[in-house]
Amino acid sequence: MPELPEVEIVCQALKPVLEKSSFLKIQLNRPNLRYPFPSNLEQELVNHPITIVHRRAKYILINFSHGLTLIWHLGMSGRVIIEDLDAPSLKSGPHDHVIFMTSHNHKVTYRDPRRFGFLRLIATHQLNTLAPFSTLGPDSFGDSQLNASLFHERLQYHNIPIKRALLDQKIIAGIGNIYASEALWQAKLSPLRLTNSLTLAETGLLLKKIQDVLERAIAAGGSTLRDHVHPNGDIGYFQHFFKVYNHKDKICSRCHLFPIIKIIQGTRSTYYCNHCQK
DNA sequence: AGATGAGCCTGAAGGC
DNA sequence: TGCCTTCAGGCTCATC
Repeated sequence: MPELPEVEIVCQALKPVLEKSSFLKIQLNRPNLRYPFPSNLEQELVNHPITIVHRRAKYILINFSHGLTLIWHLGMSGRVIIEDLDAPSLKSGPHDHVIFMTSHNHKVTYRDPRRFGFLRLIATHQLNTLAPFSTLGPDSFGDSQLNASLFHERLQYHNIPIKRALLDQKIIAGIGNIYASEALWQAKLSPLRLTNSLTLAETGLLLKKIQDVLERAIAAGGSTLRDHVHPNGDIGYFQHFFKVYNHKDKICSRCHLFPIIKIIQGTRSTYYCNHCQK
């Protein structure tokens, strides 16, 4: 499922397709995903120009000219497929839950087998008052306000293992389970280190590695494990650059001495090298 | 405040 | 081949 890089890629693909366009039809093939679909979704959105498509953490936000924002989360297995209506249509699947038809002749399909994703509608000016946006931390990628000292300050409020802190969207937003492990390996920090033990220098390095790994993942088209595929059908290939994720028992590619170990932190798998991550 | 577990779902992979 | 169990990229809620 999509982490920030995969959501960013979907967002970049949706941008040229949706901005300055509008929905002509919204077909809902079931009443709900994780939550019930907003009532009157089609009536509220059809024929209203879309102004901006952007991303906040792992949420896709679609702003409309009449002051509404569609919040779109892809959950664990969500996938977006963009097709030109003039081109032959791909075969539809049993998990194609929402289909948007646009005024610029595109068909946008939202496919989500596990149905952990959701759509929500809100007045744009109220976005930051609604959970989780009201409590979301600074975006781990693309937030110019986020620097080492701010990140360090936020971590000092807690006394929890750094890996868990990276997944806490209230502390820093957008990091998922894969890239948390990868960034900690890059920064040579143990996932077990407590947040308030990190120095400013270590925090700065970690932030740099987080942003670096996210940037490289976006450039590589994201990571395709099971579900993530570009809206145009391409797969991402950043999984080939993983250093620790899914590398249990493989020798660490940095120290060449010890195998990557897997532990469970807060029900989530963590991978790291016990030798070079301190 | 922090830790833990359950729950929302399907499907792929591995063990027998 | 087939059945069973485990695990998965997210997030929220309840409980201790």
